[in-house]
Amino acid sequence: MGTPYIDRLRQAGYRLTQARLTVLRVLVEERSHLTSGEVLKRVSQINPAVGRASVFRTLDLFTRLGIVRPIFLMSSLTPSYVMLSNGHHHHVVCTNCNRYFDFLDCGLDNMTAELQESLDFRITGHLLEFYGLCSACNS
Amino acid sequence: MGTPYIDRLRQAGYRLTQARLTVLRVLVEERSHLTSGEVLKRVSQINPAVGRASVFRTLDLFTRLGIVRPIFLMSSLTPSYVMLSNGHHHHVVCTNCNRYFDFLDCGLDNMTAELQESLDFRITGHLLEFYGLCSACNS
DNA sequence: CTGTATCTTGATTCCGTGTCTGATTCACAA
DNA sequence: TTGTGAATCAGACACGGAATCAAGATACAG
Repeated sequence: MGTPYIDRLRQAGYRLTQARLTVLRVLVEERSHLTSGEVLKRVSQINPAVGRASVFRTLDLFTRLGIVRPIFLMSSLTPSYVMLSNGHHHHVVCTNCNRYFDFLDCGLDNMTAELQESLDFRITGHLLEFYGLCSACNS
Repeated sequence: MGTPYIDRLRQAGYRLTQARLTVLRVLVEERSHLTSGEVLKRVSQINPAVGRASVFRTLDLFTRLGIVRPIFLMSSLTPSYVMLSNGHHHHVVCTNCNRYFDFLDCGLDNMTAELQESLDFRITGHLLEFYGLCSACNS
């Protein structure tokens, strides 16, 4: 199930606490985009002993470890989180109805390599969002 | 100066109010990434009569019109805003020291066309952020 | 230039997200 | 099993941003 992520945590020297395991379980079970509020709600349904602060800390930790990524859906509101199942996640967002459509292939490997070279960066990830009007809103 | 944007506003049927013109002036004058707080401060220096709420409303409006875009610099904190001077703006962010480096060429035109086709979207823009460690933080 | 309809504003209040504190508990190594 | 530092919980707080609504500014016809 979430085993590879558990290994990932352990390997990085982090303890396997109830809070972390519960957050991980929620993220794995719900496949879609989850706001921090939704994660919070699900976690405290499953395990009410887990505190608010721990959920935020855990989401930050997972972000640093590259397990999830915050995404923004063109709004200034709270971010959502998605699992990085295969290292990539991108989407197209309708700026009118806020529906979104995911896609996987982004073809940015070349650009990643170029940037690493030219800027002397060690690039660990990226976020790609397209904005526009979906077919329903474009009539 | 900001004339094309002013035309843009008028064309979309919005009135040219002090609040909007002041926010626009701030965004045009300061070229860098501005948080909403920084915009707020500059605006009230220039024109103290402009209220908080109007600045937020105006930033939202400009976002909808594609004049600015909110960016996130990999943090769950408040977004920054950048002008879309030529329709593109991308950057590489260091996840350790939070410094960023802009670049313009993103080579996403092909992908934009493909997505418009396959999803029947009218795509108006995109956001591309790379995350990693800069040379100073990677030692 | 002036009047009028209405869009937009500013002030205030309110809400939700995320942070901080310090005492306590827990995971894991030995 | 036990010691110990990492991680936690609870709860109050800080702050960004949204909602409300009367008052004011703007565009435009006449």
